[in-house]
Amino acid sequence: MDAKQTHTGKESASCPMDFILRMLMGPWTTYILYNLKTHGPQRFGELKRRVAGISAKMLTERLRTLEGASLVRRDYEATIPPKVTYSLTQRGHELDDVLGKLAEIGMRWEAEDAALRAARAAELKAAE
Amino acid sequence: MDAKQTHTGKESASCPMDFILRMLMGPWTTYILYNLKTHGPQRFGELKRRVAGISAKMLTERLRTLEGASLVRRDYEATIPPKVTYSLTQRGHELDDVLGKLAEIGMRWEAEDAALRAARAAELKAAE
DNA sequence: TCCATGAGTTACGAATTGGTACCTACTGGT
DNA sequence: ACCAGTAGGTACCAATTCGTAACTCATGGA
Repeated sequence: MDAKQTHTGKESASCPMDFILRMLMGPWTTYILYNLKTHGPQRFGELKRRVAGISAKMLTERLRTLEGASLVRRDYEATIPPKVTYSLTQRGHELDDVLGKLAEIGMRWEAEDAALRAARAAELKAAE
Repeated sequence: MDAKQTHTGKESASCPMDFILRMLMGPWTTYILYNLKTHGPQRFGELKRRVAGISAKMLTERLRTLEGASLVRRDYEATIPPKVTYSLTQRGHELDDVLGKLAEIGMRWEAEDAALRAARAAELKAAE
């Protein structure tokens, strides 16, 4: 057994959600999935414009990875110029619920934190 | 606006789940949360032994991050030798459902893939 | 006396990552 | 003739990341 394994290795036998998280965790992945979900199937350039700031290289790489994981489908039309349309597969859509829940929790926490900060500020003001 | 921003920047205004995913995505994070969830509150060394392969440095860093995000509580007893016990906070437990769902999906996909491979193999054999 | 334990911290170093800039091929517009 | 757009691919480069090894402090045991 290789004692020296970077975290890239697949020592994940014990945790099935790890695989999915490794997938979702890519830097831009959530933006891409979010956009494909909310704006429907899109072409490369469209997606690139919407996921503001991403480089073509990253977008390509992420899309390839997502495609490899069967979360995204790539439809290539060999017209001139070529049209490449990306869309969520059924598997991609299976994540909708979970991602929705994560978004919900994220927003709730944000709101809670904001409320807490507001309460703190009010307390400070009252103490003066 | 800084055109040059690494992905570490907080350009995440548009995506509330991004924050959580960034949190969960740390290399060992899921193992840690999973262990804290299934084995209950644990001390540093215990956790380190269970999350096989993690270095003390990483574990510390991950735990600090999780603590900062209020997902994990750190109870320090200044005995000699010191006892530090980690446990999930309420927020940490709020992720149980989502993580559970992710694990479920992950396992389902794994099973589906395995079934698909088996079917392919059977087909190949039948074709001979 | 020396070692191990508990819970780390620090320094160093190699590998990965992700951005930038430049390249393709083809066509339509000016 | 030249530029822009489409969908990338490639080379290079700087920064970040993560692992390893060594150190801490205090005590109890062989």
